[in-house]
Amino acid sequence: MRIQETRWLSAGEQLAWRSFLTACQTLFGAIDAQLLRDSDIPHGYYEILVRLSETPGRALRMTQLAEASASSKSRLSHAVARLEERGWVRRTNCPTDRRGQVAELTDEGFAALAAAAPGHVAQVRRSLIDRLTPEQVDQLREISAAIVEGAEPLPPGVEPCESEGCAGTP
Amino acid sequence: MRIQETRWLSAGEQLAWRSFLTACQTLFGAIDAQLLRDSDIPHGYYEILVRLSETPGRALRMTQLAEASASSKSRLSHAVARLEERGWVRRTNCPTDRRGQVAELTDEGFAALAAAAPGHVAQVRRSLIDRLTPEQVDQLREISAAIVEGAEPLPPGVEPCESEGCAGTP
DNA sequence: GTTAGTTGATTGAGTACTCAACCAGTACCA
DNA sequence: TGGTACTGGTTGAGTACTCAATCAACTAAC
Repeated sequence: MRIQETRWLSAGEQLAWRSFLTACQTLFGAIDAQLLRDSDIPHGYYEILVRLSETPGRALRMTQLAEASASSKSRLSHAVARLEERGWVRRTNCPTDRRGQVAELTDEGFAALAAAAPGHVAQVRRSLIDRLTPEQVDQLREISAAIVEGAEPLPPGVEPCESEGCAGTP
Repeated sequence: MRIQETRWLSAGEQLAWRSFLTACQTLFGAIDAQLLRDSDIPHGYYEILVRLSETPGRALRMTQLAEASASSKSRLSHAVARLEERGWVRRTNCPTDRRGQVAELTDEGFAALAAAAPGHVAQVRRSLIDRLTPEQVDQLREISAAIVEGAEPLPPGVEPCESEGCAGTP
């Protein structure tokens, strides 16, 4: 892997990469800060709550939840423990597999999510969506899809990332 | 700020936002993992080393370094302390301002950076650049610039983010 | 020159994440 | 039936980050 010569980045590529890096730091810094300041929810936790809220029954097996929220098992386990302390999630034994655990969003958790959502969405608009043209939003979606799955050109009928669902809209 | 109705994201906007989120997690996860696995350097530390390596004299005041690497003062202070333990950075008193500290990249630090750079660049290609068309790389640069500075359409002669410089190429 | 305010940087406590090690239960197969 | 391997999930140690508090030194005003 180190045998061949390194293909360094061109000036343009490097500029793109660095700008992207800075943009992500700026963006996620702002997103995280808003959620933490206004709702005392780290962004990672918010993601977990959203995934649960979108599931029929508002409950998911730990492993599925980990996948859905792009999280390691370990991380999810820690996170759900914290969310349980807050009373936002409840863990119960899985009826079909005695190893399994089911994480379920409580009413308090749903309420917390519903309360946090407007501010969060506003921040996503401020920091990202409203700064881009509609064309750029499309471009960003395609670029993201390419990054995630290795260059799929986004065929019309296939969802590239995940389901839709209205992110905690009450 | 909560007076007006929430402008929820449209389906397309939401898809873009979520895909972007997933893409960033995937991307930075891979970048970080490679650097840590092959060179035992967290990406944040790598950034610091790169900034220093690009500065004439390979030294910067702490505050400037914090700005350049998009880091808080506190974070930088902790990070430089760790880097100093590894012998990669040296802290000296600033001659003109006795409050100040100057962080200087040591030869060992430069060597570590030079050793890590090829693998890192290869990973950036694998995970990002080579998955995009040249047009998409340009689009990504413009989108990033818009995120960072509120919608600058990137006039030809102006660098939107930072200097060029060849990221630790020996 | 002494006070007030600001800036440069560090420190410590608290939180979230990672990795590796670890059980407990399930599945496969002899 | 009794291994062996795998899966689901948790735990604990270690690391990196955040925030708030702190200290030291510079600047400006009177």
